[in-house]
Amino acid sequence: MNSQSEEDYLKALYHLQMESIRVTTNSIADYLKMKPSSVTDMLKKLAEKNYVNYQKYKGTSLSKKGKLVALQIIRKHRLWETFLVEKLGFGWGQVHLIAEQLEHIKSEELIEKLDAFLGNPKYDPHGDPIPTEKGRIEKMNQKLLIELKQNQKGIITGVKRGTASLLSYLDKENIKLGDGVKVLEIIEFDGTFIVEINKWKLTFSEKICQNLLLETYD
Amino acid sequence: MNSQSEEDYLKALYHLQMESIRVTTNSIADYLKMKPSSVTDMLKKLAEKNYVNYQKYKGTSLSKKGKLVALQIIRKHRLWETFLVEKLGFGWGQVHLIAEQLEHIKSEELIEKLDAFLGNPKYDPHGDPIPTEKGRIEKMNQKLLIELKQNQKGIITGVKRGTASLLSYLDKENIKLGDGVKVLEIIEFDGTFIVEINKWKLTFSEKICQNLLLETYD
DNA sequence: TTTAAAATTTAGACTTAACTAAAAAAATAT
DNA sequence: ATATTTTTTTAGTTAAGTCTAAATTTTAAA
Repeated sequence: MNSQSEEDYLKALYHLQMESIRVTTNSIADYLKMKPSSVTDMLKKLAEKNYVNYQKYKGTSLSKKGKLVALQIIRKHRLWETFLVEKLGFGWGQVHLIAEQLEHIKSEELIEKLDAFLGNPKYDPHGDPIPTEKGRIEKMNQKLLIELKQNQKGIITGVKRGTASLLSYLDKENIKLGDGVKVLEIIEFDGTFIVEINKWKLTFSEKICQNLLLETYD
Repeated sequence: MNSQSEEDYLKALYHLQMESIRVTTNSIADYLKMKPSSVTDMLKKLAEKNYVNYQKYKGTSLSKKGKLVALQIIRKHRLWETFLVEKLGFGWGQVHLIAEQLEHIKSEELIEKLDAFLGNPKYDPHGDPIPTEKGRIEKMNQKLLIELKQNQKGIITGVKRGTASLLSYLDKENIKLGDGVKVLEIIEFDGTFIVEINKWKLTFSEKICQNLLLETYD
């Protein structure tokens, strides 16, 4: 059985992994509002339990086992949020803090019965997909960068077929798969995108934007 | 804000107080499956916070403030049990462990909305009364000892009007208001009750039994 | 009423999960 | 390429809540 704290870390890891493949100690600390030293301690513990792949100074990623646990907690969180909004009449903005507590209640049967009671919903009140008990979750949208609007974000997942040269360009610019992208500005005149990647401001031509694949997550 | 552990102790105190006014350290330890030394520590802490009246070696009782908190937790417990049985279709025997977790969720609004959703029930699935948010709870049955059957229990709350001499008899026998009584045997022939009070076996005549008031609690 | 037994408390230790401060490693800038 | 800054880890501390073992107080028995 995992502690509440362990569960919070696994969930945080999952969410941070949506945004970039290598999750840093500091980003976890930020996310959970804790000190990096505390995070290091817990990562060691989670690595010990085979929930994460952790190497000193090299960042962390969820193992298969850890990802399953994270998804089960997210499942619980989203089912409870659905309950709070649909059945109890909460506004969707009020439910997060309560669901954050409810997600740690331990009982498989409870969550399956709750799921049935709610009519096996596929999405929570915020429109996020609810994972299955096996940890299957609907894939987020695959989009081309050109489809994004200002301020939207995504994660680079690849390039269109036949554009391997784009890959090497990205490599030269030190951009890796898994990096997060945010659209800062779109120049009307020529379709150029100004984006932020790893805190860098970059300019992408329309042609690049037509070939760069992203996973969007909101 | 109270910790889960503090809440567990207050609830235990409340339940034990149903059975006898002075609650001993060991009985709490038994009830919560902890060691008496741990209980002593927590009682000091709860006394510090004015939730209990505690004096070394002399036993403990809930303060007004502590009783209110206990009743609010019991309210939550019983509302969640009602939800689990009525809405999710659990059997009434399965719900206790889950409700034990749910009762610690912190949100006043949640519990009031849950109450409304359930139609403001007065009793939980076991037939126990659900306290109000202000901590009002339906009084348990007031009965005469003579109404009890073998093995039933109660707490002495007083004597019928005009029988002050019974009170002094009880005093002589070292029986106090608040003491628990269990009916061990009823002699058919003359209506004599053999009861246990404070681990003593006592014999009460029919006349005594007709005048001794008890609070029953099951 | 003294002694033995039971109940309770104290003292000290352990675990979990946080923290601070300092050291070490990695990344960045000159 | 070296120095500086940032990130991460280590070492040691703290608080809550538990435990064991020993000491103390109360209760019961002889």
